Amino acid sequence: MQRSVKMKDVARAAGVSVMTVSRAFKKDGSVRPETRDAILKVAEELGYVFDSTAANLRSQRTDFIAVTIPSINNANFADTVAGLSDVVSGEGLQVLLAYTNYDMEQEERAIEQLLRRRPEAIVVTGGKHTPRARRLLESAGIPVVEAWDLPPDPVDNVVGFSNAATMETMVTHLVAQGHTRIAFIGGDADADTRGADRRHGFSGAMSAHGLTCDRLIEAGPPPISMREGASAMARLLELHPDTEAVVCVSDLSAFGALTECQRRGLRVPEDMVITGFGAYEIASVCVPTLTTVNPFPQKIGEETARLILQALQKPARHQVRQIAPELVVGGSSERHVERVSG
Amino acid sequence: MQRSVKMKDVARAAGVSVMTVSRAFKKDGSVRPETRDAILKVAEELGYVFDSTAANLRSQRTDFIAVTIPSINNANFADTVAGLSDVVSGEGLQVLLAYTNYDMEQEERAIEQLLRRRPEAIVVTGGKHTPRARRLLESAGIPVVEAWDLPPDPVDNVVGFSNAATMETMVTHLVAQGHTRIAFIGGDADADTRGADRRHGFSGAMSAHGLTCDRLIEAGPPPISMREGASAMARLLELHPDTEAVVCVSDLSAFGALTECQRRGLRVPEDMVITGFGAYEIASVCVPTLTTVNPFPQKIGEETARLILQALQKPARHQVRQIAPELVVGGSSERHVERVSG
DNA sequence: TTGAAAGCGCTAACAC
DNA sequence: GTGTTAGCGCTTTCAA
Repeated sequence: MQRSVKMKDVARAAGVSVMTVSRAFKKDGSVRPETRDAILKVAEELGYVFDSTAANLRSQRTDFIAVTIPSINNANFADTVAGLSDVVSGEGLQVLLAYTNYDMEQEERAIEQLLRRRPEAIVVTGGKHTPRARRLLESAGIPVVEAWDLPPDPVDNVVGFSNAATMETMVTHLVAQGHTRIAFIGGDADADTRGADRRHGFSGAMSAHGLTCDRLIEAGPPPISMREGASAMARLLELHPDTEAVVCVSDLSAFGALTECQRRGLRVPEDMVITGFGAYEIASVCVPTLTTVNPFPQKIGEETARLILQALQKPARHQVRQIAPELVVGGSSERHVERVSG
Repeated sequence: MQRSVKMKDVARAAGVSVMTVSRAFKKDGSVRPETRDAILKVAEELGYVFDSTAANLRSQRTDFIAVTIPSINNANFADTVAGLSDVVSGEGLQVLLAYTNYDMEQEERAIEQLLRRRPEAIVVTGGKHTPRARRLLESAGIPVVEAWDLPPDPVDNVVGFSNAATMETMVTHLVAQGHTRIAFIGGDADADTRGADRRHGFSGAMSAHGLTCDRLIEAGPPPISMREGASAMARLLELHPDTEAVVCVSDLSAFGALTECQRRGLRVPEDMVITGFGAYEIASVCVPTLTTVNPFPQKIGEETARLILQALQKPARHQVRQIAPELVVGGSSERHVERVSG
């Protein structure tokens, strides 16, 4: 337990100045290769571990990219973080992650915590924030990206898509199949703003098709789990037994709804059509496969990363990059879809 | 975009010294309440954001807890991180996360990166590391926790359980049901050391019961997805059509295997018994529900957090805290299990 | 309860 | 390619 070996100690042991040691630890430091090798060897022997905290302060660089996501336990957001992380780590940048539990107050606190660490850029999920959070982002003096949404009045940059529009696509798909009695299962209120946008998109699309939109099942505070999807389906069948199709706010609730149908002996899609959102792995594996929307979460992360790397290179503001989601038609809404074999 | 407002600026505007501003930003700083309020108000007006990087260097505290997990996209590890994060955040500590892609070399790099940030403690998943990673951990001079496993020769503290033992429990359960032709689906090689431990535990238990253990399906490099579970099931049915039961390395592969049975019209559990691991949500929702093992991932995280908080209070080493996993019997291995309604 | 001086461990800037 | 000097923005320490 050789604590607190410092650059000075390495320098002394290697017979060079601290500055040369410092350079030896940079990729592009102009040091003679043999000198560098000798220094790194000595450092390793002494058990020296470079101290970023000092470097951070002096160089005014932390190489952190701050990110807030609603939940760490969601494959979609995890994919976005993975995509982002993989791209920025190539440039020596590290993701500093915080989660908000779908709560704007918690988001505000997370943003402040993160900004105190002096990240090079900050990524937030969605476009709705408390006034103070928005102020913090606006005056952060670093690139800001709002992801997973298309806010009407962005703080700075945006990488996302219209959640509402995806539901219009979905309703149109169902109407084309001849369905009219279509329900929606989602979370209540607007804690999950993307979920709320999808609900609004659904309502709007129903109206546009001249259909009544009175089969909205609120399954509780977001995120809606598989289990909540199942009980929402049970409630729907009780309240509106003649429902033909149900649009779920995510694949997880859609899968839950599907299992509830299985338990009741309802055939999907013959007796009930079900759709989800997110293109989670389960959607392409369950029987029948789920009709869903792929928002390309990893691509969102990668594109966010590229935007940030560019913005750090030469400052640019208010860029908007749309990632076009894709309707994935599965067996849960179509009788003649090929079955995906494992 | 009011960049670089410093404590000095706040001090001047508030008519106090920097030190008083510093104290106002600490919880326990001895400052007159009115003075503090005035300072915080001025700070907010100036758009001042506290600079941790300077505080970190001077106080030699970062309030980071470093954590490495194999994958960010795994609900079990996500639960552990959430449990850990929730407990430590109450003490003003923040999780600094890195992932290793089930790769020891990548783990070594992640550990070095993390240690450079001077965390207060470090948590790694599992007990197998490269020699250099082990040396880094041993000489880090901070509490180290190996989680999710019971390494034979721990670096320092341990919070985990025996993966092998859970498989013995599972095999015993299946043998009690009268099954003898039992297969195993898992990843190949030992990249996922916990998965490998489960495979070894399975083999050992089969031998102990006097059963032959020649139905091992290797589904590729870990982690094994639902889809890979499905194709592994297909392969199993081809190679060993008379198999009665299959133990899968995780619920995800188990669910994939279940869907493959469904596609082939095989009834579960009548024609094929399936078990998983992890107690992922899907295990308790799918039809039939999956027999699985709950390792209580969140509890592992919470217990790890408590151990760390204690160790930071008063140094202690080589503590081992076992979290007892629990067999969860579902409909996939028992005909008379109550069906869980959504 | 408040302030002044010193310095955490590195690197920017400049000299050679 | 290498060394010297100064200092990043806070907090420790000591004094009042």
